[in-house]
Amino acid sequence: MERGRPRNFDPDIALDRALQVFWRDGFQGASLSTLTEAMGINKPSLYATFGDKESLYLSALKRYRECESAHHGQVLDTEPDARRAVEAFLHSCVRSLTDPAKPGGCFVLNGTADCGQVDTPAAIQVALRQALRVSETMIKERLKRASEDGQLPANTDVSALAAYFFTVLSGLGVQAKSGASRVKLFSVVGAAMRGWPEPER
Amino acid sequence: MERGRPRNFDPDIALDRALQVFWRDGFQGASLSTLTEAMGINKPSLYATFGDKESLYLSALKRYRECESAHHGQVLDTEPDARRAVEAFLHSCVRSLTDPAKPGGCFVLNGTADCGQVDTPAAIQVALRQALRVSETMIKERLKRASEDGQLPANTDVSALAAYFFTVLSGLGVQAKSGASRVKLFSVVGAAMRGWPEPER
DNA sequence: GTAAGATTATACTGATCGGTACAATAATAG
DNA sequence: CTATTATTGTACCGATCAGTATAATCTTAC
Repeated sequence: MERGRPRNFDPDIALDRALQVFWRDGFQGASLSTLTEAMGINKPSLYATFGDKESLYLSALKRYRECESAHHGQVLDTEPDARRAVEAFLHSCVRSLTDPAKPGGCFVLNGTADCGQVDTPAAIQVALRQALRVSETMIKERLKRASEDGQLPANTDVSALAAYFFTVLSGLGVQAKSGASRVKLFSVVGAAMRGWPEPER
Repeated sequence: MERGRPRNFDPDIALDRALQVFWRDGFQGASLSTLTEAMGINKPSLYATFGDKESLYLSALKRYRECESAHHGQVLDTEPDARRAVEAFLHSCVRSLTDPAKPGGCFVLNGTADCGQVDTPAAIQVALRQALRVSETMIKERLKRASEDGQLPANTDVSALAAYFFTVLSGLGVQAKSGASRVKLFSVVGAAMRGWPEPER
């Protein structure tokens, strides 16, 4: 066992609680008192374990990407048929976006809208944009693979197509945040999939 | 002329300045000192003319809808061909969303993402949701007209189609806020229009 | 046992928040 | 001119913000 008084909380659980708060309230909107209450710890414990508010947010973002984003990415990569993969990916995202057990919407997208705000630290803005870029790239890589597999017309612009699906995904996040139902968003995914390039006819 | 000392600022201009600040910083992120500095007035003048921060925000939202939203709506309603109308509408929105002279993104969408935050007054959340709903309804009404004009396949679900285009629009707003270029968003609009229902073939 | 090390809880810091009291100022009304 | 009315600038209010100093507490090392 370690020297000194042992901490009487689990840092992983505390970080998950902090993630929930940031997800719901944003960086600016989440106050230290709200955070410490949700995490069940005091401010000195928070600062000793996670650093300041900015680095706690960055840790929460990392956790979000490892848990939420990674799961959807797996769906995207596993399904062999690219069209079905993208559709399943969007469905997976919609399920998460509208999960009543979660704060609503997407942590990264919610944060991005918050981002222009005066006092948001530059490191957070950079991390959020990078997270968006990574997600879009994930879709693009999947489409590129589909193109190499002959699952897309030869002249398909995979970057543009990825940008399209990622924009739809962003819109789904906003709609979810504003209270749209899961059924409605599923229907939107169905409409969006009609943007999938048809073979020459 | 009126009794008493005349005010030495134009309320309309001051409101426009406040709109810019709220658009950029959100309700929570816009501080009274930032607002008064941008508006060129003092706090007592602000409170005497516009009421408190909440009612100032609601006035700014109203102004936004009258200026920005109304313009795009006109584009949507004017063009007789429904498909071209929707495309022109989205292009008009993209031009606004990526206008370097504007704060970036959409006032309403930026605000919506901010909205779950703890201290956002209920009246603001209601007004933002209503603004979203009105925009979606605007699209739906246009599609309904198109359906009655025989410009859409008979079995088209105009509500679902409107939800789709509105979701795309929401996504465009997020992408613009995160710095996507106008060219890229135009390309996304092109891809999104492929979701327009084709006649039976 | 006692000393050392790490975490705890509490109380505090200076700054900023939204909002307001108050007195000086600038106009009209008589 | 004086009185009235409304806006102005300044200084202030209590509350809350992010972050920290301090001391009590709990553990291991010896």
